[in-house]
Amino acid sequence: MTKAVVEKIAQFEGQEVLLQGWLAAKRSSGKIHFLQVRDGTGTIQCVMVKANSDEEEFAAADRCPQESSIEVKGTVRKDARSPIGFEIEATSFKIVAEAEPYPISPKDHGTAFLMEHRHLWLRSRRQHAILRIRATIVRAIRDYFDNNGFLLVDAPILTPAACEGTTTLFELDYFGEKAYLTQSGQLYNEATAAAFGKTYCFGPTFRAEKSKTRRHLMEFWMVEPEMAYADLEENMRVAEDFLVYVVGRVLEERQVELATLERDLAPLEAVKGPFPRVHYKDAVAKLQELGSDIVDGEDFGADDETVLTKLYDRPIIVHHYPTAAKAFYMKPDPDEPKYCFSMDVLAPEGYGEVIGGGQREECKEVLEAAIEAHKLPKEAFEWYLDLRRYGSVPHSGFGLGVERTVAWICGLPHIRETIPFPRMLEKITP
RNA sequence: UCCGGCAUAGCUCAGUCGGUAGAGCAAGCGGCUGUUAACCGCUGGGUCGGGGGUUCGAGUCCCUCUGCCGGAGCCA
Repeated sequence: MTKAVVEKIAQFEGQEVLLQGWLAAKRSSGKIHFLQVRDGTGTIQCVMVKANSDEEEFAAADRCPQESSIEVKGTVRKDARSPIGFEIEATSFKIVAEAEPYPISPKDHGTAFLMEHRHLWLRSRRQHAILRIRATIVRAIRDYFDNNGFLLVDAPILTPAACEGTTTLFELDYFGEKAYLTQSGQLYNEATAAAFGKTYCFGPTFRAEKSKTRRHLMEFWMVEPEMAYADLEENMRVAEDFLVYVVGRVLEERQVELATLERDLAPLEAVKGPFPRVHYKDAVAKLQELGSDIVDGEDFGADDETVLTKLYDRPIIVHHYPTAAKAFYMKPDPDEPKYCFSMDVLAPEGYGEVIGGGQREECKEVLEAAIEAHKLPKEAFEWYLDLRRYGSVPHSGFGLGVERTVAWICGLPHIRETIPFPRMLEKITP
């Protein structure tokens, strides 16, 4: 018998099919059962009428617990009353494995409880919508770079030293030596960009920061493109073009899921170029005007970022952050070295930083001085300095945090639902 | 690391002034041939987070510990 999938149920109209899945919910009027069957691709109502059913199977369906795995055979019928337009007129019902009492009932649960049952929570409609959108975002990211001359060259996850030396790293034992989980593929990308021109890496990233907010994970996915012969201006242009493309793909392919999440589409439809470019100095002046106590030379506080983004209807690019507040490899602006060729893309609606990047310092002597000023061990960066010794060029790149992007596009209040199994401060299970 | 908040049935919560523990949902049983968070009736379900204290009496007041949630700093 033909196996049907809910996602493509229209193709099976009028056919007798086998549906393999799980019992998501049921209602009954005694002589007629309405079984909501989830097969992973969607949920469809299977209607089982007593008069047309095997007596034992009809009784089995009646007492079948939620989330039992089941196989239903029946005919696919068009029905206007169905939210998906189709239902299955069941002729046979079989329990594959009866479930124990299921902890996640159809309503009323707090996030703490749901997070403890994350492995089961993933079965819910809302989580399906979010993770499908995440999958589309990831595919759009890859398509963008693959189609625009970038080569995927992944950076290592186990690294010998701090890439930037400032933030906390997860340390581990590497056959008697200390090693760390990567917090950025950036430095390696500079090597691959010098080898291949335009490259990107895409993988998990780890930060052992004691951050306990709705915007932080200990383990998150980041895509980092790097371009040889590109300055800050080019970098901002690519970041903008890239983000417009990703949001556009989600709007094109995930209308159903966005509707499930009740996402207001207007702010997403407004994601069109050009994004406003705001010099750090102007941003500070504007914030001070609005009552912030920010001082020129400091990085933005969380409030500042929110206040600033709410002034615009689309993402904005803040550039020329203070050199002192940024990583050692950022190239200072020769006209005003207090500020550097760095840039962040801040998402609207209070979501804030989704992209951070900039133009890298290409001069060996300046870079050596920066490494020294940041009190970093020079030996560890000899290979990195080689990139300046052998054919150094102006180059730029950026990193986009996948989970923050998913949270923003989905309109979620918290980053924890954007990844199947979030790793959060002091919370690593399930 | 710092600052707030919360902890009562499987889940979400109520519990007045300190006076013998409640609801809805879920579960179990019964009813119902078109339900959409179905509905109607019945039943079972509690170490009120742990420990200590005040009191004739503590879910309620005090101390302490634990767990969780939110935020700050830091960052994507």
